[in-house]
Amino acid sequence: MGEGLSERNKKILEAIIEDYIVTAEPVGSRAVTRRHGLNLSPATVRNAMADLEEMGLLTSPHTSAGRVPTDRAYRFYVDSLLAVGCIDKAERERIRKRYAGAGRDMGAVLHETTRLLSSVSHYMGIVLAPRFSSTTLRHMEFVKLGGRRILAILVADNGAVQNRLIESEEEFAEADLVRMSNYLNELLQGLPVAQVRTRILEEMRNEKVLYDTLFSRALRLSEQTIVEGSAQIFMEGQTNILDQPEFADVGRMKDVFRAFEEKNQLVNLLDRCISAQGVQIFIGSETHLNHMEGLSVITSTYVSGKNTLGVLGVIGPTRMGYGKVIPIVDYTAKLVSKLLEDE
Amino acid sequence: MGEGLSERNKKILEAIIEDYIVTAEPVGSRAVTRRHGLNLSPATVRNAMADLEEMGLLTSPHTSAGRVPTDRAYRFYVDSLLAVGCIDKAERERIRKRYAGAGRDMGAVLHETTRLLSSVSHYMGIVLAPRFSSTTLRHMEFVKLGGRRILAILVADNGAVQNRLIESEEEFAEADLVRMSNYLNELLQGLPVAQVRTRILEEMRNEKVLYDTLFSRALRLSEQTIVEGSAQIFMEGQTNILDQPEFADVGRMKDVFRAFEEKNQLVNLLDRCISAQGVQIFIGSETHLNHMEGLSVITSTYVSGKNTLGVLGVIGPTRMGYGKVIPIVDYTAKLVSKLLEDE
DNA sequence: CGTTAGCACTCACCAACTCTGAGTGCTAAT
DNA sequence: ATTAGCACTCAGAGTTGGTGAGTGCTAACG
Repeated sequence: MGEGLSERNKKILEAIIEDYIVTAEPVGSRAVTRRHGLNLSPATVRNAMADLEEMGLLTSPHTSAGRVPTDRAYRFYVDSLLAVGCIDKAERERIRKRYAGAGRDMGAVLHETTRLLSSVSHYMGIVLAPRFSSTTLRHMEFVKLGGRRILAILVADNGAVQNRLIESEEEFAEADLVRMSNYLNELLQGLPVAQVRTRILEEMRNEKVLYDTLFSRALRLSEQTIVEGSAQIFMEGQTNILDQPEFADVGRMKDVFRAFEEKNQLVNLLDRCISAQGVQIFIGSETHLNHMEGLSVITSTYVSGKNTLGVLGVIGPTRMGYGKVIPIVDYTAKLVSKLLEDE
Repeated sequence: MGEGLSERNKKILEAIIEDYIVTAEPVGSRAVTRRHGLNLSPATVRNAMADLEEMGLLTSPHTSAGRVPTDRAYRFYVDSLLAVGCIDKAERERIRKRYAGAGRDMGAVLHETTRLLSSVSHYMGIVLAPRFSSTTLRHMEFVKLGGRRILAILVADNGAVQNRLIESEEEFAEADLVRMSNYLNELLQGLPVAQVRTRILEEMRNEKVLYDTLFSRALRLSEQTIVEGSAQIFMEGQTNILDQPEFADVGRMKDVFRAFEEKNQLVNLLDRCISAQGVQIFIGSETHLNHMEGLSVITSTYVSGKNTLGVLGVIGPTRMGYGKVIPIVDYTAKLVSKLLEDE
């Protein structure tokens, strides 16, 4: 796409996009000639703009307004035109400092990360916490709450904790629960959580277990414990988006509100990102999400060693300072990875 | 307040408020005579309205519009005029059914509760989860994550779990951690969390402990564990509020957005409710919160046995169907109390 | 042939204006 | 004490005209 563009037309498109990014207003032919070094007359630019419109890269909101970049234009811009800036040193320092009060647990780190992403990018920060199933199991424990209510606690290597309340059919003595915990820890510790369930089923066929009813009960209990919890998502800085001029109208604003209220949607999107490594960009309609017109998402995965833990990123208007935000997201992701890994 | 009101003026005020609640538009003298049974001419009503305005119970947005109730009017209405309806049976059934998939953990119950409050009231549901410190301690455990990183896990009687990552100065063997857990459980189990810290300090002065350095380490570790985590809040149905006509303008809408983004504020408000038993109502400015003009909050505490756990409620426009919402909040609170208690 | 100057045309936006209807406050009659 | 009547106010909707930014087209130019 966009191969049919002459060098000059590319320059013009770039100029228009960058102008629009800062002004948020349709840019006309004269503005292009004025603000940018290309020695062209407005008329020439107009011709070029007509071409670009034909190719689906520009639209005009009405006859006598300037042109506005389409989603496709942004895509082309991001892919071919944009020289992704390096994040400058002062900024980098500023980000690093935010994590100064180190040693806190993962939840706190991630929460701080959203705030950071939001305040540094001036858009909205978003973080998808690691799914429990993407970790390795460190510890498993049953705590008796009273009667037949048992609280099962799972701890992952990275410090993530998942707990689940189980209403068991029979009442267990506390000592039995301890024995069961020990047995299961022996069996399951160090296993990737994703494999725990199959390991349990495997063990259930073990003849030794069949004779010891406590063990088999333990296995049944543990099986109930391992269920995929709903993913946790953090977001911060929604008002940053409302302050963008393109949302200064009731209808658009409601849409944004709705988009953010439906967290499942966002989770889905971020979940899709988890498979690919590194920075990903979704421009406007590319998100395939409702109520997301005019919004773009920039994400990156954060990892621990080889396996990716989760996704973080920034949501902003399509008219976003990609050149600035991309390195921010990238750097933050790398920083978070390091933070969660070598602690 | 409002003692100076004649019986007739009360009726008129009531009519105006109830009219405004359904129409969301300033109500004029004729509307009052038409819709309500009082046999009065518009002129008479006008006189009465002038009186009510003088008393600070009504205002007119401009000369030739009808009157709108003030916060004080709503307050008077709620205190003296409103006959709080009983929640009807079908509704009650509908609510109960939402909890059908029982036996899930507290987080799930509370989350479902916000959704329920939102969808039944058609406003926004809000739930403040129990502070950990308002429970009694059931279990305490240290899990070694690797190196000097230790995950401390606290379990409360009601199934709430709090965990905290600790970077200890020295490395512990797993067996030692188990011994420490056992010792601390012996010491602290069954204590109200609020008293745990003092109990720890007490024990630190115990001569026996001084000799056993493992115990004293355990105490130091446990002391780091007991810190007040930030309160957790659930909310759902924000869009319900945006759909109210009084927020159909960019400025007001941004305000609402801001109000909801500053969760600390809301936590503060709900925290204030926790000391009083039962239903509480904050009308508009009574919340003493920023960006809350035009919004009211109805809350109730939910309890387990004698001690109150948390707060739940509904946020809606000041122009809210109090008569309907109050019993909903009340009933839901009682239901949640029962649900969390006798499981 | 690509580029440019010139020109007629379009159309959102703004401000001023008018008209209408709902609603008020006051006064005088009941 | 209540009400009918009346003059007055004012937001909101609709109308109008002017302005300016911007376009597309055509013809001239290097």
